[in-house]
Amino acid sequence: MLDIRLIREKPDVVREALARRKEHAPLDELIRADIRRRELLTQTEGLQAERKRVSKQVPRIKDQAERQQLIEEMRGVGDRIAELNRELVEAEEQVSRLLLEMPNLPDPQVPDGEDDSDNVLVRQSGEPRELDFEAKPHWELGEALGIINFEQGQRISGSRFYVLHGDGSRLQRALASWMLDLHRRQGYQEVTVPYMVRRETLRASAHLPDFENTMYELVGEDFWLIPTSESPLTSLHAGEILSAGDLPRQYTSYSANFRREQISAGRDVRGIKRGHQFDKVEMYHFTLPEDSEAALDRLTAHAEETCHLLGLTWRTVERCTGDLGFKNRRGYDVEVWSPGVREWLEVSSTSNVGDFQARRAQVRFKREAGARTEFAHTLNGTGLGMPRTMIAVLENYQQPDGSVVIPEALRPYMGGQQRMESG
RNA sequence: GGAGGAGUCGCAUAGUGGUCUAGUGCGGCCGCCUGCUAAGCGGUUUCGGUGGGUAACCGCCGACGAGGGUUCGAAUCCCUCCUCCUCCGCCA
Repeated sequence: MLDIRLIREKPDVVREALARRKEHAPLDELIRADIRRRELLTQTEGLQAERKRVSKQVPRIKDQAERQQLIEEMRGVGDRIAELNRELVEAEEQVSRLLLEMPNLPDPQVPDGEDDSDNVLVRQSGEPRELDFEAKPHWELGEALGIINFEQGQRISGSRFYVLHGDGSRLQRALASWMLDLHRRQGYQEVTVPYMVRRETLRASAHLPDFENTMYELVGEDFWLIPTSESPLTSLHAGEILSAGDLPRQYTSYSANFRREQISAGRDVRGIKRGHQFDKVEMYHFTLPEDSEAALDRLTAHAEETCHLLGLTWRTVERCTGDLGFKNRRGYDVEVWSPGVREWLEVSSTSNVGDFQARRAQVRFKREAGARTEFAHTLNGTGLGMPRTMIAVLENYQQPDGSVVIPEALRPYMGGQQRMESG
């Protein structure tokens, strides 16, 4: 959420920043609604002050007629207040609705662009690796090894579901455990969060109202399945006023995630790249406002390190204004090369959200006792999504005989096992 | 799912229609006193909105779990919801 005062006082600055995005932003409508709201507020408060003052005198007045007279008058004032208040509530609802629809302002350093083809390469760890035999895609490897069963997934839940068996299931568990331990060493606190959250939690993380049709809502109750643990992590400190010493806070969380992915029918249909349910390790930071820029670099480095330690070829692109995303100020995508599908797979997306989510979730802090409250900054980054990391591991570590060597980092998490073989 | 109880300032509590401008204790902060510490003394202490001011700050309005209602006037009365506690039922 943007600061309404900034919009009120510097509308042109806001307008210019928003123009760099492709997002719809009801700026003028919001400014008009804000003016109307404040006019109604001034009138209402004036009458409330009068009623308060007079009502306090009522019990002191002994003359019955005079007392009755005042009560009558205040009844009229009360009616008028109620009337104005109805209009005021309406205006307030309009302001907050429009405010929730306003996307975040991009950081001035973010490159301009239309879509992901305009993203800017900032780092790369080597060239895409070619195998000296014909690389198989992961769906062939997975089926031959008996570790990914697509037919069973479809039987149980329909298209875009699969079942992991044996070493496949263990590999995913090893990846998650290894990543969580790595992030713990990088200063994160591990948390396990609810997968079902209330509407308010999704509003706080800015997944609502704009991404409503990409999420699953449970019938008859105010529960939604999380599209990412970023949402519950945002609300970990919702409504709290922290002290400056509490920041920064770094959390990491392993969770399942649920997405409708309805737009992408026909795209990425083969394999496990894009499903309605997938696991992922998430990293999340709460920082002081002046520290969030450096935290984004650190967070991105943590994602890169994860790829690096798995022995994968990776690169990092900075997202342009057109690919930045509704709630973000600035962000990067970390991608790994996978020779079977022959593409760069986005395994992590890191973002500095600034105070955008903190305003919605009311995550505040004080620099010292008695100081003003300020909004914290939040950042989020994928500590790598499981399916895409699995794809990259299977396809990069495959052998001519169809077996897959287990990356060294993961072996301690698989009982020392070095290789996955069929049978 | 059913029955009962609770929710007031950071914590603990007082407050059952106007004297609440929400009191008191603890804690925190500032100062005084004091070999040091502790104790003692004095002061201070929430959040939001809005208007004024360069600012420090000041005025007004709102907030006693949330939202409605009754009333000239609500922490206090009524309704709905949320959370927690106790018990019963059901359940992995």
